[in-house]
Amino acid sequence: MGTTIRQISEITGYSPATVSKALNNKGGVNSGTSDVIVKTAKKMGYFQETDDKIKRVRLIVYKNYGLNIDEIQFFPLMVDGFQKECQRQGIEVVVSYLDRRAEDFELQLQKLGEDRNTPVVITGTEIMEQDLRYLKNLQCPMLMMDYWHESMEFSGVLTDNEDAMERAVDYLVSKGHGEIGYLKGDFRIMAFRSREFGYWRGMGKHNLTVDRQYTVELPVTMDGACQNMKRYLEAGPKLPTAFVADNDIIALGAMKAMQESGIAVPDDVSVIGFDDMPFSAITIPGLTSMRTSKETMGKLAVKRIIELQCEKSAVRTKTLVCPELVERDSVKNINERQEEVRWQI
Amino acid sequence: MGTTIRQISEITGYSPATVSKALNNKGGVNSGTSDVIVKTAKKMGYFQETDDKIKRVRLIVYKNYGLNIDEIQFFPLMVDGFQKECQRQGIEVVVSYLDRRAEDFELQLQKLGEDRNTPVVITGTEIMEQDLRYLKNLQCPMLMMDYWHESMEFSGVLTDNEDAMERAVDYLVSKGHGEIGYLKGDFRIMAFRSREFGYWRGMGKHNLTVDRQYTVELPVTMDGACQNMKRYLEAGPKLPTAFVADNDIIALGAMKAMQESGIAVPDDVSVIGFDDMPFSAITIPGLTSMRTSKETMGKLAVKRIIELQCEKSAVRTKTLVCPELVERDSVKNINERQEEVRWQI
DNA sequence: AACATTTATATAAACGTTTACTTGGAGGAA
DNA sequence: TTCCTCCAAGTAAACGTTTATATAAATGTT
Repeated sequence: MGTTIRQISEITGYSPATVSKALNNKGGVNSGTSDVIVKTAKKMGYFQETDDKIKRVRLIVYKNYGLNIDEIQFFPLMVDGFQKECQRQGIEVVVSYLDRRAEDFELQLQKLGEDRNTPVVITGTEIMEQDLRYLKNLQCPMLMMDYWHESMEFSGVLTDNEDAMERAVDYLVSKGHGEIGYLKGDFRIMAFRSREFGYWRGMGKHNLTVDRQYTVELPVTMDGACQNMKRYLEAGPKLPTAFVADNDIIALGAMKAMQESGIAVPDDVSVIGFDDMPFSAITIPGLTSMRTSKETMGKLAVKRIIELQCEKSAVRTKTLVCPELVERDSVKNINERQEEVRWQI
Repeated sequence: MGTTIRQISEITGYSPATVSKALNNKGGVNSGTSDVIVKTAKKMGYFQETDDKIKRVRLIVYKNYGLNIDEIQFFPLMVDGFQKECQRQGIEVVVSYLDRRAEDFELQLQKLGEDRNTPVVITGTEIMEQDLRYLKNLQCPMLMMDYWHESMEFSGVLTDNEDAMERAVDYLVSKGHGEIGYLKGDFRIMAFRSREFGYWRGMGKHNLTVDRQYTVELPVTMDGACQNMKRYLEAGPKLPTAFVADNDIIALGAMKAMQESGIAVPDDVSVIGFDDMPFSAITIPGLTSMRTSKETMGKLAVKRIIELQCEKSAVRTKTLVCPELVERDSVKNINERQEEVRWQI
């Protein structure tokens, strides 16, 4: 049954050594020769058998602007789910960092995708669109995490940012809010853009206008967001009754700024964050936020990549994990006033 | 030069297959036979050459009580430094989780340490003392991270908890504090114990008494610490002018409790945390804390494990990374009063 | 043009590992 | 005892990979 390198060698007329190198994308083989060998190997069903059982998966952590706090909380939880599922399936996990800023970035990437038998899962939170073309050239099966672009040719597992943000708006509306602002990260990663779409969609659904003066652009660090928000508040602008934010960092930075400027949260302005970072539970007030199960994402990534490898389906799939709202104290129910009035009567 | 399996085979009289299996701890070889083969191989210098160049390192994440917030912030930063250094040296990183609660825990561990040529670095923040004996049996070189016990037979890279805590006390004393309490985690991981020793040492150095009523035992979650601290405060106990805490989580939980109980930080009581978690920068007031460079620890782990492999020294070494104090707003300078008086005159 | 050097390509041979199989002795059952 | 089964121990042979080497073409130098 099992097609061997020697059989391919006999048919193509090249030595086993050459065949081996060709099939594993090692150097020292003419590209024409390599093509012939690979084609023959495919025809003979060499890959079908070896591929069926995955032994290792490579987790590529794509880095661009260095570790940010966002990653810090995303990474270990995701890896946790990822690893657990791999263990269950008897798969070994190899973790590789890939630094966009390295000068041999392209070469590194190519090396990582050399081995046809170890599929690659890449965390793309920080990925740049123009890098997608490099990813295309990888020899191995691929799965993208936490990023999506229509031009991609591979499947992905990601957070349903748009829907979640829409639901955040829904929630605020249900609490009586009509003027809802947007705390917008000044660095537009893909996830933020989706969240913005969700914000728009949510506003549109409830026939609310997206008032541009309620959109505040802030840095994605807590200190930065706090400082910029303070500057913004100094001018004494008209404020909405509530803000949704691109993430918890921005939300908390802004919240601190408001508090220090004498604006009470949630009494004057309500805030909803995104990501449900661990410390959003202990701030004063506790920050209401959207939580995605990172463990689930990691687990799903493994399942999807196995499907991909086994079924060899060319159909792209997008697996969306839906965040859930975590209610805390940073949103005020404006409807309450009416109830209070009733009590007084 | 290079000793080969076949040479060992000829000398021992066993087939190359048997030799291979014996040297890699695979099954199907009599233990007596295995001993002879390994001994001969050692004599012939088989290991010296193959071992010289490490190709992969296994990072074992030892888990016991599941992911806690402590790990969440430790893990990715450490892995970052670890990975970077490995990349620089052309070493591949394989990450394996090891769940203490799994019923085949022992078997799993043994499997991970089977390959003589991939040294193992194990993160031991949560490790249990009785598990050390299993680790002893591993066939490969080993390095322990973030944990130390005198009975261990391998080297380690860890935080200098004791010294750091002593310096925290020094700092408080320099700010005029004489009554210093201790916010003590109710789950005593090794690191906490070291920190406690450091606290004692620091107090002793300055001829201060460790007043037991100033030691408050709190859960290691933020909510838990907050609630217990509140309960403690309800009794209206005598309070010190400052607390050092086992970590930031406990410090922040306690801080929140004090604030909600009408005790101002730092005006009434000062607080120093440990670990410098990212969000300690944005709390009100910002939490003064001890920061260890996790990246450095990861990097050092790689360097040490390479040294270990190459030099084959049997001498244990302990590499301590010294935390530094990050000054924020949670500590009040009591000496200031005198200066103010001077100004008034 | 003549020679030397470098580079790209291919392979023979040797490597360590794995699989399928042989062997011999232990342990029961009749 | 005889027969059968089972299992641990060991190996032959085949596997894919790697290394050192051969060869021819391309390039540089005189």
